[in-house]
Amino acid sequence: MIDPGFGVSIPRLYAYHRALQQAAAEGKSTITSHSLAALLGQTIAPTQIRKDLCALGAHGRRGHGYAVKPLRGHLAWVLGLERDWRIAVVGFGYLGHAFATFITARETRFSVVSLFDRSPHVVGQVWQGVRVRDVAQLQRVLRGTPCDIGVIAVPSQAAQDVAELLAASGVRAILNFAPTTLQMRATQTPVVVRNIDLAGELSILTHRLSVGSMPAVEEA
Amino acid sequence: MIDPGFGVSIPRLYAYHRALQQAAAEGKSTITSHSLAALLGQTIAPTQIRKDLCALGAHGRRGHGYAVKPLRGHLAWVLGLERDWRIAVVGFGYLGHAFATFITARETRFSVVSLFDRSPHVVGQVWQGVRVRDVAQLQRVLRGTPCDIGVIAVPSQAAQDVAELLAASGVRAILNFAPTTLQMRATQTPVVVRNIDLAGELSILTHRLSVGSMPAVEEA
DNA sequence: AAATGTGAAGAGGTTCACAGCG
DNA sequence: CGCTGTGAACCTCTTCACATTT
Repeated sequence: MIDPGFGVSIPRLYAYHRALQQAAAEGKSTITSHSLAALLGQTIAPTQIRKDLCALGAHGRRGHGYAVKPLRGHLAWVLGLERDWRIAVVGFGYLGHAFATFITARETRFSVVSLFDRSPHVVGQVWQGVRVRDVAQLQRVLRGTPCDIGVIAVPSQAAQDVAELLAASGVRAILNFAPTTLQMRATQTPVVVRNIDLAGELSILTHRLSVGSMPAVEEA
Repeated sequence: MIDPGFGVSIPRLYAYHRALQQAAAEGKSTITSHSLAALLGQTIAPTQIRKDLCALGAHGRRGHGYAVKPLRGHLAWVLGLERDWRIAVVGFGYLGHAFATFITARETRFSVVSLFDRSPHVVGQVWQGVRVRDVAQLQRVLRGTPCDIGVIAVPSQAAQDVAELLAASGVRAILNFAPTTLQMRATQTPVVVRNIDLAGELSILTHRLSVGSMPAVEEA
């Protein structure tokens, strides 16, 4: 079973995964729920960690803790990080460029295999062996070389059209940086959408600053 | 009272704010909880919206809906978006550059007033009238021209140091793009931290794709 | 009639306390 | 003795149903 079921949040599992990578890099072969919590800056209680891991079927040794390597592997499996994912980035401005560069440098299982833009100044550029194509060709190109995930890094006005184009091209998931609500009508194979709103993230901070007090740290 | 209290989530309030901007741009002067929900792609139930707004003290007219303009103003006030905020971006690689450009173009109340980098190739560059300084000078520069918010767009290894530097320089909030848990020790004036983990956002999608089914849309 | 406002029910997620192993 | 595993209490957030107002 891949789906952890209920009571387990994916962002938390990813945080564990990242912390375990760090622990492994530091040479630790075993880790307790308590020390894992410390690695996460005490944002998650040890009990919560144990509940999550237990629900995943990842068991530790009482009195000792969890074996780092198999646990990390198990989490990677649950998160879908044990296979390769093909990504198409639409909108190759600063943001698209930054995303492609960042994700390529850091995660080997994610490969950016298609780039699209509308501007004639950008179309035709080559980035790490990938040529930027015109958005008008998106559907045709993706028909030839399918992608799992589409990243929308275009201005808000264009985002909805791009989303529909991506959905029509067989993309199954969309990461949207445009500050718009994408209206996805239900299709046969549903498209999973996740939004990253940079201005929205900032407002969370400004709200906190306006209120002025409250706990010191917050997790994303 | 600025703090909405409890049961009200800030991301949701920001979503309302954005939807109301859109409604205002479309010329609507009044809006119902139901049509607001439609603008948000039905991700939030009308009842939820009413509860939230009511908790904020924003009242509508029964039988008609809410007045767009004052409601938007009220939300902006609660979110802290009615004053200007000074931002320092640390790490002026692709990501820092993209963030600065994006936020400057889109939000007038956020101004990027300081840029820092470590690389001699980048230090000295001028972006929209702002000269990129060496990170070594961060504390000195910010002493002269204080900032409210620091954005960390440096590699993971450097993130912790930068965070401490920012905290020591009077920054009250941090937006962190580095995939690391920042260990903030409690200070007199607490520093609010918010993390944006791009690889983490992708894993949420890959997890969903691995599981394979489930509802069509998800909100960030 | 058409919406809002709101107490009450419900669901979901978190913490507690402690039993169970190594 | 140390740490995991887990049912039960707890708490927060969401949804429902309906009274209320224009």
